[in-house]
Amino acid sequence: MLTEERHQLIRDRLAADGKVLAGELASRFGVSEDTVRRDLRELAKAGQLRRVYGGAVTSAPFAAATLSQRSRHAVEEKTRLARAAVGLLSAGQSLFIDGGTTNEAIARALPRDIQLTVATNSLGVASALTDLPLVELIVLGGRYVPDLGTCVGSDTLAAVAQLGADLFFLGSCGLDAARGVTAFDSAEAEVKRAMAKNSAGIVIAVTNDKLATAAPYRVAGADAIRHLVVEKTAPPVTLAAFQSQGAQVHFA
Amino acid sequence: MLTEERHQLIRDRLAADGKVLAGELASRFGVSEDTVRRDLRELAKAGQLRRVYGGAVTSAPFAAATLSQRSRHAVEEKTRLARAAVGLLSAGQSLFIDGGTTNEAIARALPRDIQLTVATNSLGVASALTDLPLVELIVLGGRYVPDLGTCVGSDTLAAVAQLGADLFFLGSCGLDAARGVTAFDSAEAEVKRAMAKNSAGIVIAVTNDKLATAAPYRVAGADAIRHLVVEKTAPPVTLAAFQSQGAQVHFA
DNA sequence: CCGTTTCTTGCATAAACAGGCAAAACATGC
DNA sequence: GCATGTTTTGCCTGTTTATGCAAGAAACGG
Repeated sequence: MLTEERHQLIRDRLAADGKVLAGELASRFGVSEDTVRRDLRELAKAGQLRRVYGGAVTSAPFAAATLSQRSRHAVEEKTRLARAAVGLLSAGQSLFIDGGTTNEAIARALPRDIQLTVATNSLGVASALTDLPLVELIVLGGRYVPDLGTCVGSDTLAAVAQLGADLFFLGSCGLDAARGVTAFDSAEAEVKRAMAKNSAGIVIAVTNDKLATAAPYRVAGADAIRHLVVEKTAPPVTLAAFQSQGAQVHFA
Repeated sequence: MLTEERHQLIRDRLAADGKVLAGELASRFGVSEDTVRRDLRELAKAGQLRRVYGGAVTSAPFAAATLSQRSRHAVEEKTRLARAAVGLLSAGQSLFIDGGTTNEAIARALPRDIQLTVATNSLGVASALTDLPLVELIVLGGRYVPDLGTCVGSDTLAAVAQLGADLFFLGSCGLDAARGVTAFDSAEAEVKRAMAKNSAGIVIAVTNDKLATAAPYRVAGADAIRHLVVEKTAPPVTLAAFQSQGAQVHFA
């Protein structure tokens, strides 16, 4: 049994069950618990899972936290990212903006005098845009998921399908040069895919803690990213991997 | 059973029920009550719940700051109306709620422990409902009209057409026994008509200043009103006209 | 007021953990 | 083939963590 083989099986099992037990994996793989622990440590270091006493759980840095707690996290960083992301816009453009606290920060950072057409499935983004006089706002309805703060489901997909946008501000849950953009939720990923399909370019603004992490559901490949907005302290190695796939990197 | 797993289950249960009991959790998890108490203590320290004697409850619901500046007008009256209107509900019902400050007040007045399915095209109503754990929220998307705070247009109509409700909380612009319910905007009236068509009963809560007034666009006849919630000071003559057409009148 | 329940604290135990070490497997260069 | 270096793995050692139990404190309900 190869080390890499075990790693893959651990990832699979984690995606399926949401958790793994060190002892159980050891007997299943026929190796010592020490080896399994080493595996788990490495995968945790790569951000592919979260290590807990007795095993590991899915690497949802914030999946456990509620929306209100998430928005408190790294407020200044997200505001800086938001200002940089807004700089990518020009008047008259049409945008998709999906959920996530970073995207809400972007919505709040928009200047009052810019003319845009924005379609969003995030109530937070929508609320932030209601005050802007020159923004034509299209709300993408559907089943509302409190944990995400967004609408998902077939209604949302149908609404997205009728629209097109110049840019898609993708609220990324996980971002990895090899695995691309990934999401924690199947329905959420579906909506993101639909938005990506109907937009000319994808913009992703992320804090460092989301770089080089991945979630179960794939949204798009890294080569689909046109603009990547990151913190100044983002590891250059990681960024280079995205740049080589065509992404323009912007520092906040 | 991992510690983290228990924590997640506690969070889930808290989101669903709003409270948890230490003893119940202990037997459910198959651990001692001490362990559960330790779990609760940790989660409380992380701000994810509020510890109370015997168990825990959801942490202080954060204030929903929304776009209700104009709703300063007659706040007390609308809150009273809202409380009376909420009394008409029973668990398990499905509702349409459209826009207007009175309907937002009704949404805010809903108790945390009621199970409902609510479809709304008002961002204010939707925001107020996002915190309620037992409410399944369906957002009716479409073109957002800042002046109304609601979504209208063909997308909205299409979404409404796919749904049905027991009650429709109609935010009325004008209400007159002879001319029925009327609205100021054509697109708005269209959505209201669609909601009225797909619901079993219409509920209207109005302040006195809207009684016996009318706007250009007709939504429904006065005979379509099942429940009319009004202030105690509403003129009896006007109310009698509605009652004679089948409306039940409720005083706030 | 008192009895009951619930809570905290301290302690003991067993499990899980990280780090060091050496043997085995593997690759590399001569 | 042989020597050398690297990687992987299991085992050992001391440390940390989770848990249950017991005893005292605090909160609740009459």
